[in-house]
Amino acid sequence: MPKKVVPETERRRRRPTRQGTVLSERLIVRTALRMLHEHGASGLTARRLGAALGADPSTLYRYFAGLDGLTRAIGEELMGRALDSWTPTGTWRADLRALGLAIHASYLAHPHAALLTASRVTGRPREIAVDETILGLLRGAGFDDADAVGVYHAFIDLALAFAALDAGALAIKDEVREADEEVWTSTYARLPAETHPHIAATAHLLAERMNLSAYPVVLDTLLGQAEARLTAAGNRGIGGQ
Amino acid sequence: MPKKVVPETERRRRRPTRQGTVLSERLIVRTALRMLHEHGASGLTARRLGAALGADPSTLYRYFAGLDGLTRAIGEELMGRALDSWTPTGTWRADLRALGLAIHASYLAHPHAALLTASRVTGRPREIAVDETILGLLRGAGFDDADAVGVYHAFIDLALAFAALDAGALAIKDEVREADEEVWTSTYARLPAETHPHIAATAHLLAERMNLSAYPVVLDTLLGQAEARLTAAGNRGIGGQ
DNA sequence: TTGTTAAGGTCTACGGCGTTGGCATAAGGA
DNA sequence: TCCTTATGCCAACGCCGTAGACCTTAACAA
Repeated sequence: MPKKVVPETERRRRRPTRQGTVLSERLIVRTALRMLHEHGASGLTARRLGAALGADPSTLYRYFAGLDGLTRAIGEELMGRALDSWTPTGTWRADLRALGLAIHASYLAHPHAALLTASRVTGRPREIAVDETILGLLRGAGFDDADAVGVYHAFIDLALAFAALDAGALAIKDEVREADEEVWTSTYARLPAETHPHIAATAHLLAERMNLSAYPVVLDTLLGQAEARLTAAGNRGIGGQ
Repeated sequence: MPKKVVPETERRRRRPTRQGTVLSERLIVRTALRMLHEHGASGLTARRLGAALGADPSTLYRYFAGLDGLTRAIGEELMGRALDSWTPTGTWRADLRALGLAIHASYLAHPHAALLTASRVTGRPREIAVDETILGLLRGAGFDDADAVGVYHAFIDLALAFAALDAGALAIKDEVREADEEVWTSTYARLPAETHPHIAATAHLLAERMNLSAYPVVLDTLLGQAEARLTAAGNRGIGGQ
């Protein structure tokens, strides 16, 4: 095994591979993302990634401590892209909404990558930047620390949870070619009304709706409750107790 | 390859394996669950499962069309257990809350299994039974079909999304031995206040809270909004438009 | 300009994986 | 009792992740 993984910042010698490519953490992560996107989760292997980069598979271990390390880097990249695509306006609720949707969208742009990474806490810089941003918005809006942390927790977990869930649906759609999606119009629509009256009665509505994400609705619900809590606290503060 | 997978219901000959075990879909699924629980996701392989059952790995393909089929059966089992552990009381909101928590808990009891299955729609009987139950509760409560389907969608996806997310945290905890959890008390707590003032100010609260699930809070938020919508619709109906 | 050093490539190999096709055998109906 | 065939086992294929030894050349000092 390569003796040690050298952090990207301390890398000095950039020897090109036999086939001429000059490697970097960034290039590897982006290539991996492309492979995930084009060929699905099973399309990303050390050997294939090596081939796509024009490098020997074992070279990857100079950059990451195993494929798990690569996975974390991919998650970091997705979170970073979400933050980059977001611009604050100064209204906390709108900003949080936009940021939530940005995270959700960033992950859904790479469903297979999202599935691999959505439940990991990496503690890497850009992920921390997102957390700091969210807490800043909440504390800036007037939430006290305990409430801010409460809303933050629900907010970030909700975004990641739905990212993972919806990514799962998308990823499967890619692979099983919409066979799963059809379950709603085939299996469910054909259930007899005697045994499943409620599904039978609502089958047409189900088929329409189940292929959309419930995330925006639930997110709005959460933010609405947070806002109500904030104004209630404000009134209590003004009115005394 | 074994020519065909015989459905459990049509299975007639129960030939014991060389080592004496009599196989069944149920036994295989439960053994797989146990292995997942005890040895993690990477501990479940066809070979090992075969060994645990006292059977040749290839025998599994007589029962499931590949490991993916086994995965779906596992998901079905988790959903079924949730439904079994739940008893309705007649109050729709309390019942939905209990059912949501039951699903969440059932999945979290087997985090590795949950991760494998939470984003799959199997269309198998017990999963359908859960859907029918939820829709029945909502329509029984007085929601019109469109609203019922809307709440149903948010409800089931929320349960599965948080099951997947929280299971991910638990599963990782098992493997990385709480290294990830420590991130909150080490990495985050040590961030300097100049660069990350908000994290620094709330670090102690974060460490406390991030290791609990946000699911109950978000679930209550969702159900509260649904109830408000229901009473609003009721008033409109009584008052005329 | 040249020599030294070690970062960062390559090569080879190991054990384990999912899955398959062929084959053996005994369960259960006739 | 015999026959059929469901259901088990065996052997093998082509992948996989990744460890360790080895080679080559970029970067730097003299």
